[in-house]
Amino acid sequence: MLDLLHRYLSDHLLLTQSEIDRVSASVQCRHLDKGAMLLSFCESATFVAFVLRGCLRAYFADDDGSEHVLHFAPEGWCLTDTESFLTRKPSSLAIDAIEASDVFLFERTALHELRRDIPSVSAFYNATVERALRLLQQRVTGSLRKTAEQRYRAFIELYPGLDARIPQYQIASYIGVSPEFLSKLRGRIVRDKSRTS
Amino acid sequence: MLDLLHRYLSDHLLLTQSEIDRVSASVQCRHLDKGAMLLSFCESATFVAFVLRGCLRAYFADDDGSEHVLHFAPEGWCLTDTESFLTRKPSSLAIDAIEASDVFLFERTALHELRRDIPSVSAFYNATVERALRLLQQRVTGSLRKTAEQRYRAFIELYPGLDARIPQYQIASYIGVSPEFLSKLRGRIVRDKSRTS
DNA sequence: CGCGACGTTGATTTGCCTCAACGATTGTGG
DNA sequence: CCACAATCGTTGAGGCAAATCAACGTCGCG
Repeated sequence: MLDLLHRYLSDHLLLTQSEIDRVSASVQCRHLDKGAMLLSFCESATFVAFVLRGCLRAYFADDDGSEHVLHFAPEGWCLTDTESFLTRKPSSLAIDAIEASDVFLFERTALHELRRDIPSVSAFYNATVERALRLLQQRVTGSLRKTAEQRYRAFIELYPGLDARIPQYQIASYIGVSPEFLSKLRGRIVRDKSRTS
Repeated sequence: MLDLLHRYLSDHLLLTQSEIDRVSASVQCRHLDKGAMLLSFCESATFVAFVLRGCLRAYFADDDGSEHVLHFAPEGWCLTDTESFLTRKPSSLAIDAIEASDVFLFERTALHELRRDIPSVSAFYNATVERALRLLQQRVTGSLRKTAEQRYRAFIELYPGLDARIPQYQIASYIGVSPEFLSKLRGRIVRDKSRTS
């Protein structure tokens, strides 16, 4: 599994061999079965997870027990409860594996040292934080101005191919509609497409 | 106006006198008339604004021209287009003054040096970034699980007293309902309260 | 096979929007 | 000082988007 990390690091982060070794040494590899929990509510998120294979989801629970998906993280994405990770407070999110997944965990202290010592890790970290911010802002603006159909299309664009991999009710939860309504929406989209073609 | 900054800095940031002087020297004071623009669409946000008096708003425009409020910033709050500030890309948000306001502008380079040299400025900056993240996340979770009434109550709690200061349609835009509906909502809330008391 | 998880479909209800009309308040020029 | 417009909030009628509830179809799997 480590060779996958090596390949990823040299392809995407332009690291030297010694830097790759350094990163490899301070990372935890972890396999998650489908449905396995990575972070439970009220734990402290001491790590950032990098997804090599599979797909994670971060979600929160309602007062009445229903769950809402905040983020998906398929291969190549990073995921954590940002607030808990930054402030060390107990997490308001939970993270689990939608598919069987392989992930790398960067613990806070190890990541801190890597960022201090390796500029391209620092740049990667900053880019990741910025992306998290941008995504959150886009979700807010999307929910303020977009219809359910537009939000569904935005989801498709953000996570290409993911709609075919994960249960539809997870997507419904992500875009903020009921599973039944998403089903009707998709029916309408397909029907419209076949009519115009 | 600078003495207000001095008072604020010594009260909230626990700076020494020399540090206060250092901060004061690298800040821009600016008065904004009611309705004045601080940042227009597609500019680059080169600063973080700190609000001493009055109230700013950050908003974005829809395809059809309608505006949606993303943030308010009354006294004591910081505001910028975070993404544009971090990435130097053109802003997707605009910022203007809802009330006549006094603000301090921290330019990117000056702020960077202050953070590097003064630990408590750095801590303040980090706390501000974390708050921005937390607020965005709360807006997403709020829009996924809350009714319009719950979002209105959350607004009241987040910005105490602000509802009496700014036009009601701005609040409606912030919580994502039409002005008419917010009016009916408030009517209902008052009626319910008087019935139970 | 039968069971559970998931998706679909239809009937009904509800939350919120749109449109339109009407006060209340404020500011402004004659 | 008053007439007037402009701005903002309120109220009601009607409509649409999406939720809820219930029933049923389908698939994978023990």
